[in-house]
Amino acid sequence: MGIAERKGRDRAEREARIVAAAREIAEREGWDAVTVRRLADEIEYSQPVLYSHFENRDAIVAAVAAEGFKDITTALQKAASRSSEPRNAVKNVALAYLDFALRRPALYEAMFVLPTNLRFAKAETRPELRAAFEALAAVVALFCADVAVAAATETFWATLHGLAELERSGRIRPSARAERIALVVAALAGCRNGPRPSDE
Amino acid sequence: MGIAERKGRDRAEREARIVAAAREIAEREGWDAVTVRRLADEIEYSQPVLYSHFENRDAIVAAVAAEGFKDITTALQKAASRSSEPRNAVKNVALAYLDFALRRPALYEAMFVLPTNLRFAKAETRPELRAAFEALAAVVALFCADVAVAAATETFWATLHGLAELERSGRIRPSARAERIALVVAALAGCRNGPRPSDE
DNA sequence: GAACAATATCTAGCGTCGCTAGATTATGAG
DNA sequence: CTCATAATCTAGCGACGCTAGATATTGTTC
Repeated sequence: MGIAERKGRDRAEREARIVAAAREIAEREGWDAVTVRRLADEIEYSQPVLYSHFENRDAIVAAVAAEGFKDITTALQKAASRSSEPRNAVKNVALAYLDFALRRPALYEAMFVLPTNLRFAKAETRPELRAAFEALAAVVALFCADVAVAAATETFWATLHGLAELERSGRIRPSARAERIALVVAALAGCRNGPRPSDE
Repeated sequence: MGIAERKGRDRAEREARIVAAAREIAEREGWDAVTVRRLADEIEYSQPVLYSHFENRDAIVAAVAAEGFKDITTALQKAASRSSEPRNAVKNVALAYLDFALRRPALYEAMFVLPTNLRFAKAETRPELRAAFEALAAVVALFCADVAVAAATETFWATLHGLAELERSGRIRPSARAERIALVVAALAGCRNGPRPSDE
């Protein structure tokens, strides 16, 4: 009975096309241009079909955001892995984070700004989000005592997020980005409540 | 010719009522509930009147945001002034910032999240925004060399903004707020590239 | 292969939004 | 008192998210 499976595959493929179209339009023209009618046009189906895949428009945005979390996780992991020395790892991760946020503003917006309604409660934290957090925590753990890693990672994350948002909205000087990152690296390096007894 | 002045006063008062209504509705029911029709109802005029005061809905949101910047500036200044010791000043300012963002989420949203279109270019930075920045810079200056104050303030601000946003959207643990702020204070205190040769 | 049940999809439209053109009313000048 | 001007309103356009009910497509059964 491969027939049901083929249907399932077709459905999944169509769903992926919806998400891909949403992402492309958002990155090219902003999220306001991502309307259900437009997406329906793009995939060459009528509007109600979209509602058989997603509960509402916000759920489509959330699906794009989930992709974004996967992307940023790999970007952060790659940045961390190509750095031998801890301070350099922090710097490269920070740079990678800002690069991601500023080069894909619409995607980043979907991840952090837009679907304020679809909140993640603490228990049911989405795995994609958790993975991104862990990628940051891995770098922070190079400097902080295990007991302080969670709060330090949250703070590090908040700083990166804030830098991304304020730079994205033109409220801090793009020219001073390197200087700011240097400050962040220095701050984290100073967090020696119990460092890993390794190099440096 | 006091007649034109009376008209001007009436107009200004009506404009203030629009902004006040927008702020109240937003704080009570969220920005989605702030529609032009609803505001027109609230001030007991028809819709087009609103467009003689503001270019569009976003401009109304921006007016509320401007009020918010004034409010946060005084809140930060007050927090700084009631602290004698520098480290305490930083801590109190950080607490005041987060308190503001989390107790008036809609207002904070208007200031930093919503009107992404109405950007502030670097030159024409709105004075209200500049004043808020200066209030932060005053505290940062207690620790950093003059030459580094700007970047340090931007980074400090970014951290506070990130903490506010991530906590507001339920992505970091509210219970660890004090711990995170302690880390921020420690980091800033470590920024001794050329401290003020004063107390501590 | 024809008839039917189930599923998939579409057409058409509801209510609401931001915004505006053109009609209408109030206002102050001569 | 007349009349131009300014202030305000009524009515409606186009687009939005979303959905009920009609229609077409599909797979099953005899």
